[in-house]
Amino acid sequence: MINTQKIEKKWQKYWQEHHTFETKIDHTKEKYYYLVEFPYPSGAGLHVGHVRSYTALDALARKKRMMGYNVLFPIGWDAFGAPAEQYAIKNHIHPSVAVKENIQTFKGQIQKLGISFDWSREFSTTDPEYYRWTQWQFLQFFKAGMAYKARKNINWCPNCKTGLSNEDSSGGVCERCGSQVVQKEKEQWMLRMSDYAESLIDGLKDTDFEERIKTAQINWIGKSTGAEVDFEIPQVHEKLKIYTTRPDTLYGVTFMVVAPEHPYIDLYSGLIKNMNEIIDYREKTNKKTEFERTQLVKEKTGVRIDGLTAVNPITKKEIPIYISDYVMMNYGTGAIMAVPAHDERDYEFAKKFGIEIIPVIEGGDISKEAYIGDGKMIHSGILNGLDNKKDSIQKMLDYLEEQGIGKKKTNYKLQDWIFTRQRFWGEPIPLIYCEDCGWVPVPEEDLPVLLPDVAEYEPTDDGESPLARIPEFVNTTCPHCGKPAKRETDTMPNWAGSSWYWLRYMDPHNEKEFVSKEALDYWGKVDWYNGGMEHATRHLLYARFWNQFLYNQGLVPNSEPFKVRAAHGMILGEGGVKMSKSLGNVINPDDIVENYGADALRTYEMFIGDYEKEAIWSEQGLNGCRRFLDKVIRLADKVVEKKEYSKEIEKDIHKTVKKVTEDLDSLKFNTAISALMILLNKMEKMDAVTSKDFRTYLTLLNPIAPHLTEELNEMCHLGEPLCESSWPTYDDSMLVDEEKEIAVQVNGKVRATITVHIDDDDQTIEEKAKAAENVQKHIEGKEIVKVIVIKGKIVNIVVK
RNA sequence: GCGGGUAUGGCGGAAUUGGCAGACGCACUAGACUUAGGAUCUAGCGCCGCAAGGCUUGCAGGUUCAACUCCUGUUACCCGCACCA
Repeated sequence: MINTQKIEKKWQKYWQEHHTFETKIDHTKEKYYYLVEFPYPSGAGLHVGHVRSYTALDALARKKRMMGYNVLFPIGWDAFGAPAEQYAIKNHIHPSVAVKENIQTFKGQIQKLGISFDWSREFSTTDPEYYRWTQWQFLQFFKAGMAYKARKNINWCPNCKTGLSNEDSSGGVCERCGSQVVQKEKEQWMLRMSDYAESLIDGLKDTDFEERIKTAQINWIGKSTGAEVDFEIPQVHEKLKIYTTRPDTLYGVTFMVVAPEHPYIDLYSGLIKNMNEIIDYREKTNKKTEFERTQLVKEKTGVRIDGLTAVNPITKKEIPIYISDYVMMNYGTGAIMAVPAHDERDYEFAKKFGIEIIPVIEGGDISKEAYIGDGKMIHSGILNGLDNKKDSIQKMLDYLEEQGIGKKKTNYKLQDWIFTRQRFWGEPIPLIYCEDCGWVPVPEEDLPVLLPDVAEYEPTDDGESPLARIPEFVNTTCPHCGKPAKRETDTMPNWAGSSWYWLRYMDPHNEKEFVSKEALDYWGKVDWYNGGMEHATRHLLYARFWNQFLYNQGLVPNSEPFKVRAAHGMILGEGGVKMSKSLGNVINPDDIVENYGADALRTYEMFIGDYEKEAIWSEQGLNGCRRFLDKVIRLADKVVEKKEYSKEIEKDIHKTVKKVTEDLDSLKFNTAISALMILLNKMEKMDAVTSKDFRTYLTLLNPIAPHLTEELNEMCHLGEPLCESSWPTYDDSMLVDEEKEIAVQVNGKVRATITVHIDDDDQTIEEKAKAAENVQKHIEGKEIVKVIVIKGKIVNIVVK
C-alpha cells in the first residue's frame, strides 16, 4: 500500500532537486503568468482558505506547463505593517525576528501541499533589497510631483497610535484592532491618487476582471457628474462655490449649507455675529468620529450663519447659509445648494429649521416628503415646459456656462492616498528635511534607507513614529547643501510593498533596477491574478494606480498590470460560520495533510463547490475524496501493458479529456473532478485497463493530486514523470455517439425513452417514438396535433 | 437608499445555455465479506402513492410543443458603497 507521507516528501524533493518549477525567460515558448496574492505571514499559520486559492492556481499552472507554456508562478511575503508589529510587541520579539519565524512556518506548510511555486524568486517586502526599490519608486512619485505633504484631519486609531487611510478605517473602526477611530490633525505624505480616478475607471476596459470586482472598484471611485455653481455672498462680494448633480433644480434652492470646517467661516469670522455658536457646533462635530457622523442619520443638526447670506444666481433671491455636519468638507466643494422639495436630506433640514420649500418638479406631495422622481418642470423660469431631468439639466448647464456663473463638473469619491504611518515596521520614507532646501530626496545610491536596529519599536503617545526617538537615524546632512538636516521618520503603509511585487517577481535578484526591461517585455502583464474579495477595492486599486503611474513615467510597458482578476470564496466552518480562534473551529492544514494526505486535501478543496462562492468545510466530504484517491490506487492493480486505449472506454476517455481541459480553464474544478470520478467508476467495472488508459487518467488528475499520480505513474512504469510530460489531447470524432437514448414526451411529459442512431432522420425517429409501448398508451385514440423532433435530444408529441 | 449577486433533495452541489431536473460526492437504508472498527463490495435513495400515476428548482403570474434556464411582479438572504449633494 502507498504511504502518502512518504511519497509526498519523495516527489516534493524530486521537484526541488530537478528545479522543475523554476522558470527562466525562454523566447521559444509562450509565457503565462499566474499570480496569487502573497500572504501576510501571521503567527496563526496557514489557513485552509490559502490552500484553496493556491491549489486552484497550482492546478492551472501545472496544466499550463504540460500544455507547453513557460509558466511563471511565484510566491513571496507581504510582511510589513501593523499585524506583524503587533505580533512582535505582544510576544516581545523584534518584528524582523518574528517575521522570519512566521515565514519559515508558512513556507513549510505551503511546501507540504506540493504547490508548484518557483521558490527561486521568493522575497519578502521587508528585505532591504526589496524595499530599496519600493523607496526608489516612492521617489519617482515625489519627483513627479505626485507626493505632497499636507496638514490633514486624519483618521487616528488611539489604540494602534497611528493614522489610518479611509480604506483602513471603514465603518469608523480600525481595520486592525477594532477600536473607534477619532479625527486628528497631522502632517501626512499624500499620493495624488485622485488624479487617476478617471483613468482607473477607464482602464477597467482593458481588463477581464470578474464583474463584481469591476463594480466594487467603480463604486469606490464614485464618479458623479454635475455642475459647480457660484453663489454670491453680498456682504463680502465673494462667491460661494457649490457642487450639485441637479442643476435642473436651481429654481428650488431656498438655503445653502456648508461643512463646519469650511474655510469661509474663519475667513469671514469678523462678519459672523454668532461665531461662538458656530465654533461650539464645529467642536462638537470634530469630536464625533466619522462613524457617528455618518450613522446619526435620524436628526439633522446645524446652525445658521448670522451675518452672511447668499444670492441665488438664477432667481437673484437672497437666502440663508447654514453649517451642518451632513455636508462633508472632503467631497465636492464642502458646500451645497439645498433644494428641500427634491432632496431628502435638505427636506429634513428645512422641516426642522422651518425653511421655505419650493417645488420645481411636478409630482409627489411636498407636504409629506421630498419628491425625488422625474417630471415636468414648474416655477422654473427658463426650464418651464421641459418634462424630464435629462433635458433640464442640459439646458441649465448651457445657461450657466453662457452666463459665467457655473460649469459642468465631474466629481469622484476617491481621495488622495494617505501614504504615511507613524509606525516602526514599515519602509522608511526616503526624504530629508533641510531648513534651507526643504524636502530633499535621499540620493538613489544611498538607498535603501534602512530601518535602524533598535530595542524600542512600540509606538509613542504623541503620534510620532518610534523612529523619531532615534537621533542617529533622524540626524543627517542635507544631500543638497550639506548642512545638518533631519530625516522623515514616518514609514509607508503596508499597502506600499504589495503595490508592485508582481513586477519584482519577474526579475527578483536585480541589483541595478527594480526590474529589467527585458523581463518586463517578456513577462508583460499578469495573465491571471487570484485573491480575496476583501482586496477588490483597496489593494487592487492601489496596485493599478501604482502601475499606471509607472507606465506614465515610461517605467513599465503596460498601463494595466492584470488581465484577469478572479476571487475565491471563503471557506467557512461547519454550520456556515466564519472560522475563528474564538469559536475554536479553525482547521489547520497541517493536521489534514498528516491524517489524509496533501492530495486528499487538495482534491477536497477543489471539489467542495463553486470556486468563486463560499464553501462549508466538512470532514466527511474530505473523507469522500480520500476514498476516491484510494480507488485510483487500487486501479493500478488492473493495469496491463498496452499502448492503446481500451475500446470500450475510448470515447469516454476522449470526452473526459475535453471536459477536464475545459472545466479547469473556467475554474470549474468541482465538475472536472466529478468527470474523473465518473470515468473511474467505469474503469473499476472493467477487468483490466491499458497502460495508456491509466497514464491519461493520471495526467488528467495530476494538476489536482500531483504526488499520488506521479507515484502511480512511476510504479506502473507508464513513462517519464508527469510534470515533464504533455497534456493529453482529444479527437473530436471520438466525442460523437453512434447511438443515443433520448426521451419521448407526450404533451411535455416524459413517457418513454428510445434508442436512436446518428443516421436516423426525423421520420425514422418519429416512428420509433410513436412505436414505444408507453407512448402508444398515451396517444391512443387522440388526435396528433404536432410532433417535434430535436435530433439527439428529445421528441415531443402533442395530442388533443 | 444606490449598485452587484444568490435561492435546486437530509447536506455540498450538477444541468452541453430552452430539450429526460437532481450528475458527482456526502449522509442514510438493506445485504455481502468480515463477524468491534471510521475498511471494501452490491443494491436502493427528491416528495406523495401498494401501484398506475401525480407533484417538485424561494413565491405568484406569463411566453413556449417544451422553462432551473427567457419575461413581469414579489419575498428572503449575502456582498460592496452610503447624509457623496
